[in-house]
This record gives sequence, C-alpha cells and structure tokens, in this order.
Amino acid sequence: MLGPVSVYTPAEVVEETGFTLDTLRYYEKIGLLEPVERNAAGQRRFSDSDLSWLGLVRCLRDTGMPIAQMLRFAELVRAGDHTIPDRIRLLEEHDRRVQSQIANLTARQRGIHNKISYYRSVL
Amino acid sequence: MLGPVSVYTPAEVVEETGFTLDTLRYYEKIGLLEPVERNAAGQRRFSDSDLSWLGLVRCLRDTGMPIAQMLRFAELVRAGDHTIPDRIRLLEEHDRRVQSQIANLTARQRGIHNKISYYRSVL
DNA sequence: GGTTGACCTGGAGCCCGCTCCAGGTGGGAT
DNA sequence: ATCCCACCTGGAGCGGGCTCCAGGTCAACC
Repeated sequence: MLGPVSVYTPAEVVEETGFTLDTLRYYEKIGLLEPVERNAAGQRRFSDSDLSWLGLVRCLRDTGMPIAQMLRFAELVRAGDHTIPDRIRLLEEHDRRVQSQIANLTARQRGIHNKISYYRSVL
Repeated sequence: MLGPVSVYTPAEVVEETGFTLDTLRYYEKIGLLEPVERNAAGQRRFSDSDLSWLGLVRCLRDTGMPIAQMLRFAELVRAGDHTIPDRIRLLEEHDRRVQSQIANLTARQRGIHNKISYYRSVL
C-alpha cells in the first residue's frame, strides 16, 4: 500500500508552507529544492515529498540555520542513505545551537522583565 | 551617597558589552547611543549610564527587536519620565513577541528531534 | 471566445545591520 | 625620543535572504 500521491499547485504550497511563491522559486533556483515537476504549460506541480522537505526546511529556517548549511544538508540527502549518520550529526549540532538560542532568549527576556519591573516601581 | 562614577575606554566597553567598536560607533552615529563623552584627544570615554543603556540594548537586540524600534524607545527615554507608561507598553509588547519566538523555536525544535529520531530508526 | 488571474523567466533591487578601509592623531610604556 | 597601538572620521562595501518587476504564456470559467 502506497501513501497518498498528490500534486500541489504553487498557491497550495504557499498556503501550506507559509513560504511566498518568490521564496519557493528562489529555493528551487539555488538548489535548496530539487527541480520541481512541471505540467505541460511549464507550471510547477509540487509533490508530497516536496512538501515534506519544505516542512523540514521550515523547521531549520525558523531555528536560524543559514541557507548555506541547509544546502549542505540537501546535498547529503541527495548523496544517498549512507550519509544518514552525517545528517544526524548535522542536525544534532544544530539542535545544540537551537538549545542555546532558547537559553539566551530566556535570559535576555529576564533582563527585559527586570526593566519593566523597575519602570513599574517608579510610577 | 552617589554610585560609582567610572569612565570606560572603547576597548573596555567592547569587552564588557560584546559589541564591536564599529558597532558602538554605528550606534552612536544613528542615535541609538547618546553622543558619548570625549577626552581631550577626542577619544570616547563611556559612562556607567552608557554601559547600562548598552545592557538594555543587548537584551533588545538579542531578542530580535529591530533597530528602528529601539530608536523609538530611545526617543521615549530622552523625552523624560512622563513616557514611562509608553516604555512599559513597548517593552511588554516586545516581551509577548519574545514569548512567541521561544514557543516557535521550541515547536520547530521538536520537528528537528522527530527527524533525528527517524534517521536513527532507519540506521 | 474573451477576460481574469495564476503562473512563468531572468535579472535587478532592496533592506538590515553591520564591517571595512584609508588616512590620520594621540597616548603611554620603554 | 621613539615606537606602537588604540583610537578617530567619513564613507564605501558587504552578505544574507529575499522581493519586485517587466513582459509574456496558459488555464479556466462565464
């Protein structure tokens, strides 16, 4: 039994992923997205696997991974299953950076809270 | 009794705040920093109050506040104590954004963890 | 079969936030 | 007295990540 094999228009992918159409085209142009299938008229028809890749891209972007590093990751994916350990290492390293991002954000937020408290105290 | 009134060289401020000297000059140029005191030779001598302001700037920058908004905040500070309620509002609004940043980061991190687990499961 | 609107391409432009440079002055340790 | 290094200014340049545009093609609905 195969999973659903669906096809999505650009507008649907924009809706689904939150990326703009310009951004999707840009990602394809730089190779962050595999060349997307086209219909007879040359319009993009995205696949489930494009969608799922874009889901991961969304996670990595939103956690601050630079595009250059996502490209390296994309190359590992293309290179085949033997790169899975490398992919794990890359993601784990990124995860550590995300963790410290959260810690820093939380610490700085405390500084902001202090300032707010101070301002309240002098009202 | 007055607090310590000290004066800091550019190098000390760089050390203390983590901003580069170029960044400090840039912040002064755009008015995010009040015109800094100078010695006879025209070199900057930062005050305690510069340092403390830079501490707040560090919190706001690290939590993603755009420079334009920090400038608005700086103007409120210059305008005097009657703007304290506005400052509180501004900081609280920013705090809410920081909170949702942390939430988003945490959610995306879960997506990354899932991917790592998946990769581990297929090894 | 006409109109509207989604989509296409290549390439230029933009915004943010620094960062770097050239060319020069002054301070302070030896 | 000399050296070196920190610091100064104004202005240009940069890197990242899109974003916008002109000019054109197709599709789909009335």
